[in-house]
Amino acid sequence: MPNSSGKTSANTLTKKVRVRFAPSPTGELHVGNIRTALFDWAYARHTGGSFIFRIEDTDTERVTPEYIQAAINTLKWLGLDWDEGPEVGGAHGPYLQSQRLDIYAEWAAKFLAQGDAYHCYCSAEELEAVREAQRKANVAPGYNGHCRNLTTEQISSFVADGRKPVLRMRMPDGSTTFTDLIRGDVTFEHQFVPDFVLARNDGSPLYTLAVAVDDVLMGVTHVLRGEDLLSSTPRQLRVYDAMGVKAEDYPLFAHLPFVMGQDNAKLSKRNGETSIAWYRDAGYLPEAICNYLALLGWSPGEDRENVTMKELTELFTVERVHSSPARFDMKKLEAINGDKIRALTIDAFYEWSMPFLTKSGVASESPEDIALVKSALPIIQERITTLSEIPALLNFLFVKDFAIESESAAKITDDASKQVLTISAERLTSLAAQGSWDHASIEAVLRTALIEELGLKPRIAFSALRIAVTGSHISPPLFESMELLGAEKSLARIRGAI
RNA sequence: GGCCCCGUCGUCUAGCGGCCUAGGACUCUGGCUUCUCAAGUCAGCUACGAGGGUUCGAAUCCCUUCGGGGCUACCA
Repeated sequence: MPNSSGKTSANTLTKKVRVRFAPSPTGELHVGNIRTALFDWAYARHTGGSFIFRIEDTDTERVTPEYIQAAINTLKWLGLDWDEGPEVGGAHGPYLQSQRLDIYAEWAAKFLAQGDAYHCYCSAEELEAVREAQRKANVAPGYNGHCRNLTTEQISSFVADGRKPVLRMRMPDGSTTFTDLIRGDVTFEHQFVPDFVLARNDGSPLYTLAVAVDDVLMGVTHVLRGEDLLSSTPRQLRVYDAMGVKAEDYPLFAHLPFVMGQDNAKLSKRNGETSIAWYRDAGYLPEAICNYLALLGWSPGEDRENVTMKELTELFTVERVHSSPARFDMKKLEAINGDKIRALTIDAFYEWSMPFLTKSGVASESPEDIALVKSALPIIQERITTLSEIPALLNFLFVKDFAIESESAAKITDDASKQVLTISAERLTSLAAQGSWDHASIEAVLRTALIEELGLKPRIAFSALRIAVTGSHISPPLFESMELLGAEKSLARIRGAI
């Protein structure tokens, strides 16, 4: 289905692939942006091409340095490394559009001189009035070409009035057809693509100018971006043309489907978390986030889902990207995150876990704590879906002022529980005296005493012990927990609960 | 309103004319396992938006329609 026109060949076969991720940091990078970045990155890596990271900060009203830095940090944290861009430089820099203003000005002047663009003196109010009239008359709103062919007298008059012009691109009659790698041939009639503004009346460039100039100057071969930009493509192509780029040298476009929220609206705070920082703090692994996001609008086929970053770069092709939007599903992300956590080596699991333990104040960086954490991690690795669950699960091992959770405390006040705890305390004291405080021995002793001799059901008998020792009716495996806690503390807690 | 894009289980998807009484995953329900919680394992529920064509044969091709979304800025 994609590209039947054949004009893709020049770029796909003869040039080294260059893809760019070019966000406008008017806020934190959100899940949708990241999915785009991921696909850009994966495509570059898959083809052995270059991944370019460019900051589109021409909207000085909304872009801030903090957001730019946050975007850089987010990509780094996710493991999406770039070959050219902020912090690494490159042969086609600078990579912040705010540092390329003179370049845009040069091209703007050239377009004006060539007659491709013209000065438009209409005020914002006048333009709004035109649009309002068009809406009322039920015709397509858009610039009416008022200043297309001004006489020198008219221009002098506007200038004398102190009017500052914007620079407008002249759209010729006809239509533009391009082959979207995901959607196939798309055609726009120029009557629906009004002359558009390239530069504000203060001379500063707009997206339409900067994006096209940069993509050409940076040698971008493939533009993979959100489908919200699909209808701006004919404008970019128009700029390429004005720049003198031949049609066969235009970048190829692939407009990625949206990532939607639960309620089929654009993903936002209200219907699902969008900030990557939130996911990081909630204990999601970058690889899980990337794996999940990769599945939104793409699939490797063959019933495969779980892929590593490396496998993603090997398997990713634009041909397998969907054209329809995908809903973001937190449950699925959680499931994948759990899988990724379980797949971690114990050393890697430790590295990811420690920050959560120290930040919550459960464990310190002392050698004793570190040793205890390392020995405790194996018993919880398969029982969590996010790293943030770790502190609550291991707290009983470190807590100084041990106390049983109020809701659990009431469950061990009955006589049967007291009996279990009393007998357990006796037998375990003997076991401790023998110096064989390991989970297998603990289990053997307790099973003999409680299950065989008292005839209790395991879940009943061990429940009381679990609450007494860990303070909660939910905990890591009981016998392992007691071994890790040590005989002294374990026995003290059991006796304390009687 | 106009232009453009999109439409398979609740969700993500496989599917590119016969292999489909539509497969996988997540969710949900039930069973097994089990010291709690998980994990693991087995089973079940549930889908080609609708209507017309084309064809021996359509989820797959065409048309219409309905529905969803984007754009329509001196935002990107």
